[in-house]
Amino acid sequence: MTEIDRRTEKLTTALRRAGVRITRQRAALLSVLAEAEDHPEAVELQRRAEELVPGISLSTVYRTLTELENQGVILRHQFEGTPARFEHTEAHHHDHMVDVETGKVMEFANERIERLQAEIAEAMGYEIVHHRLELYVRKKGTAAPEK
Amino acid sequence: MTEIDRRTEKLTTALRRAGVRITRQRAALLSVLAEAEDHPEAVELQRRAEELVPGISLSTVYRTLTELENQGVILRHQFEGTPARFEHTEAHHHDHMVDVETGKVMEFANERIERLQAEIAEAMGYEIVHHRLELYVRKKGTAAPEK
DNA sequence: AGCCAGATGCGAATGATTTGCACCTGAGAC
DNA sequence: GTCTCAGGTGCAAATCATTCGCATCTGGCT
Repeated sequence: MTEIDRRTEKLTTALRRAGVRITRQRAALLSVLAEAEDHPEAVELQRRAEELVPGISLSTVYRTLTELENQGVILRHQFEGTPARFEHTEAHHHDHMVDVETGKVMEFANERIERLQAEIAEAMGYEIVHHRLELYVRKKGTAAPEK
Repeated sequence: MTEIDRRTEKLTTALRRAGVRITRQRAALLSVLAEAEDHPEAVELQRRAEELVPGISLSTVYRTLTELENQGVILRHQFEGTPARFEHTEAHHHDHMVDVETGKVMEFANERIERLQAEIAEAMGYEIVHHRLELYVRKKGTAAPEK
């Protein structure tokens, strides 16, 4: 049993306890999400899940993703100009940097920025529910494409 | 002549020089945008522009907004779960805080966060093209609504 | 005043995501 | 194990924001 199997199994029981029925398609998506090292979008997740459950529908993928998001198992990211991308909530919190030329998504974390954000909200009488910090970047030295 | 008229007129000549034809509908949108103190979405801008140019179409609103965005006259913000919102590039740079209960959009600026972002990108060999920092917040003391 | 590239309004197309509905299937009860 | 049925699934149709094609207008230079 791999590390990923072990993690998904633990998740599975946790979800079942939370009243989420674990069907073949959900199990498939859970393992696909657990294995994913990138930030796939719904259609790509469907493609990958199809190897485990041929014929899994896109509606089911979306419904499941929404459910898993509500359960706090995954995160949905809406980057500019692309369909939503998903990633499992396994690792620690981080923000994203998107290469505007290639679309490549990178991760980073910065404790000082986090703290500053909290202070700003605090100062205005609010508390942060969640936040979104995305840097749209270009490799240094790459010239901007002309308009 | 009001301050807003003066600003829009200056913009108008600048745009014309940039090869952008100033039609009635564009002039209307420019003044509506100049007056706006909030972050209206396309349909709302159409509604407001309609008082100056009855019958202005939504396609034109969208086309103009895209053009003005390209010209750097306005900014397009895509907050979570709502259509895009627009604001003129008159004031200095700032980020946004969205009250998740009311949808209210507030602005803030923090020089330290800006600098940290630049450093992070720099450290990975990138330069920032633009960024997006949104805090989704709740008024302190307000209980989270139950699911 | 006249020209014409570019702008407009309309409706249809797009793309991502959601939903209605008739048919299935987990998983607790027996 | 098998029965049951609330809840899940696949499919097609609906939604929603936004874009596009096209025939018709119109700024702004001459």
